[in-house]
Amino acid sequence: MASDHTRSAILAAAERLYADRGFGDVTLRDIVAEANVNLAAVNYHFGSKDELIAELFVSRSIATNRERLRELKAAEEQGGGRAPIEVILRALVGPTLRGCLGPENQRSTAARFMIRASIESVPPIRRIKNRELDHLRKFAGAMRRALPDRSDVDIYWGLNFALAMAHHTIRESERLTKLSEGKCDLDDVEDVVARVVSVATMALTAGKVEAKAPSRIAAR
Amino acid sequence: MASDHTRSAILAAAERLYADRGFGDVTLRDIVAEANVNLAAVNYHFGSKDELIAELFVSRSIATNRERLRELKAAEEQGGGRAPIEVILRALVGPTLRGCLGPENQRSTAARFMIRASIESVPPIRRIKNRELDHLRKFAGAMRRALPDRSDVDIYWGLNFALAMAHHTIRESERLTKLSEGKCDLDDVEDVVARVVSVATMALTAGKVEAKAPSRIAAR
DNA sequence: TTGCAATTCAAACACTTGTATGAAACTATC
DNA sequence: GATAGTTTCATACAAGTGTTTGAATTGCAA
Repeated sequence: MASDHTRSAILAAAERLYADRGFGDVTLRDIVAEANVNLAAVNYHFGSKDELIAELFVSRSIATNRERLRELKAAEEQGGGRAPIEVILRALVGPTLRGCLGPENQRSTAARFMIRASIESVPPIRRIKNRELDHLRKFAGAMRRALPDRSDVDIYWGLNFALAMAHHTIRESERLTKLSEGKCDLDDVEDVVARVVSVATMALTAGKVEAKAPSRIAAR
Repeated sequence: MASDHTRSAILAAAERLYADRGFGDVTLRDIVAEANVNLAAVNYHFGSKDELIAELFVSRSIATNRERLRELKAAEEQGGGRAPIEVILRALVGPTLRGCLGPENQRSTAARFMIRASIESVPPIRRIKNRELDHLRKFAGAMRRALPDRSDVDIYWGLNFALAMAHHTIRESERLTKLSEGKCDLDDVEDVVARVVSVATMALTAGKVEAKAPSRIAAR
């Protein structure tokens, strides 16, 4: 038991470095240097590098999932078991967007770490990641309750597109800024959230029963 | 000059392996084993591993960009300098989606390699990647011509979301299949293209001048 | 054939990676 | 204050990486 100080110093340093530079080029020696601890401390406290990553991921994973579910539950209870689709989507993508965009000093290393984890997919994480499916299914359930006459397929596609827009915008935020020559303001996080939620809502509500039929397509 | 055989065998093997397993865990020895050539051949023909990756990326990059621009030009010429927004978007996301999804045997290693390159962002590629901005700007230009009374900001956001949906769907295709318990059919590539194009079109045409209006949408 | 450049090859090199070791330093209980 | 258990530390290890080397082999022109 005792101090725990070294343990948490390692966790914090690892999270920071992974969030900033990705899993690819962060070595154990980088981590222990950042944490000001001895090289052998990682193996002593966590067993191996992979177990360190895994522990980091599971703890952050349940934390952010809890955060998102908290928003979702609150919205559904307030609406008597059924929340508006916009609010559900906002609960889904809001926390991550807020944690990864905006003024540099208020970004959350936890959120940025989770984005890295969702991108790079290093072995120890991939093994655990199935849990996330159950989490997403809860959101799918809420969305189905909000849009009862929508097919499951459309619900899942809408969920997929919402996450797509949020994650891609985070990953390619500098590119979008450069491409638009600064016209797209990625620091205005609430505007970004509103745009993502708005488009995802359209994707889920357009065309009602008829579903998609833009150019042509006979519809399933 | 001479045979060139070794060179192209290495390029093909590297592209295949990178497309399948990513840059992270493909070693030079994996590549030369797959290509049936000697280990030193890579350094002899390309100078270094990074230069091999760079050459692979530039050649594939100009190839797929040419492919997309060909579709775009054709559409604009047919429309007298202005193509419908759906067709533009289809030219943007269609080739990549078709190359990465669908029946396994007809997927293109080139397209899958490019997706890997757009995800993992290894140093030699990151250095070159700025060229892609000019390419995307051409699409932004076509979209502006198609939607003259749309603000630049909205155009760029629409472009961003279209790429977001396409790339994310490719990257997470197995997850979406699992999440939806097979209800979302990722092998029906044309349906996927239609969905992405449809949502992106809505994002770009909804609300007209008023821009985003979270709750619902005045529909043009 | 002879000669010469281009190419292939096996082997080794220098370096980095994660991990293991055993002694030292610390901490708390008796 | 001695002792047992925990934690730190410097150091070494084994394995894997990209790269280099120099001798063999090949291909082709004279």
